[in-house]
This record gives sequence, C-alpha cells and structure tokens, in this order.
Amino acid sequence: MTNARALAHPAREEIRVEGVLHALSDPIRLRIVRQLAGAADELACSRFELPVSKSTTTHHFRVLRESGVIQQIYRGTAKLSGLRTEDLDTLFPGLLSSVLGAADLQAKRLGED
Amino acid sequence: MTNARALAHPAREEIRVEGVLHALSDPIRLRIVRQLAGAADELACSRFELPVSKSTTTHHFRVLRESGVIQQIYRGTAKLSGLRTEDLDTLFPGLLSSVLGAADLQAKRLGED
DNA sequence: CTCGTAGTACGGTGAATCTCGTACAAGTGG
DNA sequence: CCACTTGTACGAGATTCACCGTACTACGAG
Repeated sequence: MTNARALAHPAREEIRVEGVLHALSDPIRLRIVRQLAGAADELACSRFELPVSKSTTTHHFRVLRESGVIQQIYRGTAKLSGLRTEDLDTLFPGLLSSVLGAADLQAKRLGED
Repeated sequence: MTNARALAHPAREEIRVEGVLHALSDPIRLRIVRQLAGAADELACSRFELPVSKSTTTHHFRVLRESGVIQQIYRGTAKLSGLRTEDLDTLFPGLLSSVLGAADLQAKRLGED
C-alpha cells in the first residue's frame, strides 16, 4: 500500500555532470535545492513558496529529478523530495557542497536570502 | 600598441553563480574549460578542436567570457583565452575545481576524454 | 459519496539557445 | 599590394526552455 504511483529516476551511473549543472543553473531550482539542503527531512513540494505557478513548480521538480539531483516519492497526496546527496557525492565528490557554498556566499553578498 | 580591440568582461562582483553553472552545463563549453585548465598558458581559440563551426565556436567563447568563466585578449590575429581562476576561487571557493574534478571523473568513467 | 488539497497532463506562447553559412575585418608574411 | 590565417557580424532555422491556464487524477477527511 505504500505506493501506487512510481516516479522515474535515473540510476546513479546515468547521472551526467552537464545535466546536474544545467539543473542547478536556474535560480528557482537552485533555491529549491538550497532549501532542501537546509532541511533535515524530505519536503513536500507544497512547502516551497515559489514565485511561479503550480504547473511551473511541477516542471522544475521534474527537471531536478530527471537530472538526478533529487529523488521523489509519493506519500498520500503529497510528494516528498530530497537531495540525492550520497549518489552525487559518490559520483562528483565535493560538487554539491561547493555549489551550495557558492550560492550561500552569493546570497550573503547580494543581501538576499 | 599591445591592443586595439577591447573585449567586455564582467567585473568580479558581477559574476553570478547561476551564470557560471549555465556556462559550464554545455558539453562543448565544459570541454573548452577542461582544456584551459590543463594548459599552463592561455590558449588561442584555434587550438581547440571542436565539432562545431567557427561561428559556433565564437558563440561559446563569448558565453564563457560574459559569464565570467574566462578572460580573453587579442594578440595579433589570435585571441588568447584563460580561466579566471583567481576571481572564481575568491567568489566561489572550490567550485571550479570540483566541477573540473567531476568532469574528469565522468570522462574517465565513460571512457571518453 | 462529496469536498478540499496536492500535484499532473496538456497545449500553447514568447524568449533564449545552439547551430550554421556567408560575408567581412584585422593582422602577418610574401 | 595580395594572399592567408584568425576570428567577428549578421541573419536565419531548429530546438529547448520557462512560464501560464485549464482540466484532470489521486488521496484523505468528513
């Protein structure tokens, strides 16, 4: 009963660095990823306050999932998302954390957050 | 006399992490950057063997320059390109090297180079 | 069963991107 | 001056992308 609908994820070996960089190069997706990195658990899509419509939000989460940055599972009506930290660290050591660090530094520098 | 034509570069503070990630997310540009990282000096555009036309090559070098990843100067008929390692390391410590490391690992894993 | 919430699917629009070929500019060497 | 090398400018075509609204599905609560 835990799951009816399944979601397609790339296997670890299928994750490409160009795809990951492309996924992270969009401001909204980078914001999602930063928020996920700051959370202890997985988060439902509805927990994000994004300046775009629901359909666009779905689109961005799909890009992140298909590029291998996040994994998603259904739980009730919600869909929980979490970073694929272990897979990414194995494939590309240090990449995720330096991107997150760079984004944090830039946010601090520009007075955003 | 060293230079007639000048090229527009973003100042260090204008470099955005999204722009850098976007620039690096194209396979051809990533290849250029890896080759630049492996070179001791700056390289002329003509030193790159890329599977695209001359005009497309110009386009990719411009994207890299305008995003702040490389700097370029004219020298005779050639245009020399080099990574902006210092600026990038200051703004985003570790980012460039982890991207290069990730690209190397992936190239090794996929048997390309 | 009905209602509300969470998210998807679909179709469409406008902008950006990658690509090319052709024509041109700038410098070097004969 | 002329030829050659290097790279640019200028369209132009094809693709991708971000975004939206509307209609729909899936699930949980009452």
